[in-house]
Amino acid sequence: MVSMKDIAATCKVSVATVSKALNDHADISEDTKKMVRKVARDMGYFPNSVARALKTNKTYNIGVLFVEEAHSGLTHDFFAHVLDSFKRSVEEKGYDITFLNCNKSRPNHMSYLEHSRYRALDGVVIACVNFEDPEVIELLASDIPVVAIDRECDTKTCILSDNESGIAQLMDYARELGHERIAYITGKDSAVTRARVRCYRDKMEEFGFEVRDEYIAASEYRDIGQTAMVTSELLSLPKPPTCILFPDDYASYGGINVIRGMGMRIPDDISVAGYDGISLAAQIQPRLTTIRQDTEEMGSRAAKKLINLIEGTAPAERETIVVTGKLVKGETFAKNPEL
Amino acid sequence: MVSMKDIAATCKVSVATVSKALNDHADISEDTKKMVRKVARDMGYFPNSVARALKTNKTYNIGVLFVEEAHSGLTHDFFAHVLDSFKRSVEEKGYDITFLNCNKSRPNHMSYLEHSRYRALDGVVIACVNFEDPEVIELLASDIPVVAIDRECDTKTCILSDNESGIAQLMDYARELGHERIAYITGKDSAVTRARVRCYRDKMEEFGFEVRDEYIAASEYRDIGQTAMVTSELLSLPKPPTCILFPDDYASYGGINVIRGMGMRIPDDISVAGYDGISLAAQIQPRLTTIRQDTEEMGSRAAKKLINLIEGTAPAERETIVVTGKLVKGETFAKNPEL
DNA sequence: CAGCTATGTCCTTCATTGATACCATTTTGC
DNA sequence: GCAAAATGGTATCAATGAAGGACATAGCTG
Repeated sequence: MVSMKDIAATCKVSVATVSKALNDHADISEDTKKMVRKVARDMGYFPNSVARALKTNKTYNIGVLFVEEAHSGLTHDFFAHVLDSFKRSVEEKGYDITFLNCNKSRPNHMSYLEHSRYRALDGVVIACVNFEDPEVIELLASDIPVVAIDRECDTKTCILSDNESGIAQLMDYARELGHERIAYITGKDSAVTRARVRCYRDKMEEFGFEVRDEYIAASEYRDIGQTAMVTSELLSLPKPPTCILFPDDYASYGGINVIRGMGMRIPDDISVAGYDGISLAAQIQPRLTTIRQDTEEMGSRAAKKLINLIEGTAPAERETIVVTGKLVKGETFAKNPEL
Repeated sequence: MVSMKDIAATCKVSVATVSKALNDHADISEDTKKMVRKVARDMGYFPNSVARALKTNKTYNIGVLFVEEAHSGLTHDFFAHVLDSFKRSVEEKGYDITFLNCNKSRPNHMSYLEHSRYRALDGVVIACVNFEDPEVIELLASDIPVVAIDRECDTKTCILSDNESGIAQLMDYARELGHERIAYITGKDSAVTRARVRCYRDKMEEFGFEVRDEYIAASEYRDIGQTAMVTSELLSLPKPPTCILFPDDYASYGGINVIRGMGMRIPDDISVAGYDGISLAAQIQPRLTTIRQDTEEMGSRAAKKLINLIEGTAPAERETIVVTGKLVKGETFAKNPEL
């Protein structure tokens, strides 16, 4: 590895001069800068991020907290797309991303905060974790720049998808098609879930439709089996719904399987919608009606905001950024057959 | 941040002693070690990875090269699962993973190798990249420990899924069900593709079935549209196949859509199989017959091997590790209807 | 106009970052 | 008193930043 020392020797100047020349300080002559830069290039020099970080306490490294329980991290289509977009955005600014270790069983376990300090991360992006985890709370309470994705959070900036608008779009669409008995299957209880349910209720009331508690059924996100069970309960009600909104695209297939298993046709006999807009759902027939979340936008907004916080280029106010999703009219929604 | 200096001050010993105590050197008394460790714990000390790395030239950081063109990185279900498993394995040994920047358009662009050195990565895992890329070649030729996933490679250790056995299992299964006119749709030309085609041909010959060139059709991996086109060409042959093997699960849905669009039933009129075993394919009906790649095993083998190379605990011979996939008998394969 | 200070440019020296390695030194036990 | 055990001092890793020095030019005074 060629270091500044080598460049200094070749140029017959001091190491400090090389440092200043490469960092474009004002007190180095243009001639020297040119020479140093040329030699650096010729020798294939690249700075040593480790040494620089030690001195400047800036690593140009951002931590990513994507916990993987039950397929809800990297292998979660929605978050994978958000992360992908996030990654591209921060890379443009010269940052790399490192996963925060989440192996809590190791003997010498570090908390997320300790781990962030251990690696001297400049900032952390949080997504897809349990926000009641004491370690997450500790991280949120720290002075490390943090941006949270898809979770409401009082203390730090968060990027939310617009659940109200998503559910509202689906509800409006359902009403247009004449549905009144609309069921909503929820994911696990969380701020997101509550926001969606609230919106569902508001819309039902706005439309003057009866809000029946048995039409609001609790399942789990991305749990095909659980959602299948809940769906079959819904269908065996005396007055089954004519339209079911599922917690997400994955889960909806649990419901779809059950519906078909009972000999009902989609969308002729019953309409269904997912949520998220995963790529496969747009391709498999019947194409799923869903809300496509703008993962690209969420990732890049998160990146921009986090870098702002890190570099202090903007006042570091916490902020709630809401990204709106778009209704995808697939082939699983049709007119209420009872009309 | 509490550093060794602080511990040293509290314990009234030198920094050197603290360092040795924490690293369990033999020349420190048990009493001192105990005291130092206790104080370190009480003060909430964690080592500064940056400083340690500067001195020891070991970062406990592994680079990951997952290029994202055309949804073939993080958002690629197969690789996401492999990476997830890889990540869990290396974390157990105290390593973190960092993505190698792949933004080639930046003004101050570093090659993968330069970037690896810049971050002083201990090793790199490569997957899902174009192996003809000069930067990849440069990295493979370097002295940095590298493990490649899913690509044959002469110079470095690679983890391959057993394409021969995968195709063979599908072919055997097809023959059991009485199929003779078996078509194989390939992905883009690559070592993997060629291995699969070779195996397809070998099996056809072994069975004494006629190998027709028009039954070997070229598409792209994960390209639903392209695969749909190729499938419709296959189906319009004078003697269409009774069984089609698709390049991967995603792509197979392109074919499935076309088949259904022509009014044919799966598997009654035609049998189809995917490849990879993505989670959704096991859930959507009809459940896809496919080869489930052992992503867990591939990730953990890659991790183990890379750490071996890094830590030199085993002779650092390059090695080709083959991980066998498993036939998943879904609902898209049935007896040849012509029998 | 010599000689002295003032100013500014450009560069070097030295200390520093946190941890570790090596060698030197002190303590302990016999 | 001497070996063995325990501890301390210092250089080092690659880079940065503060402080300062060398040199040239400019301005001022006697």
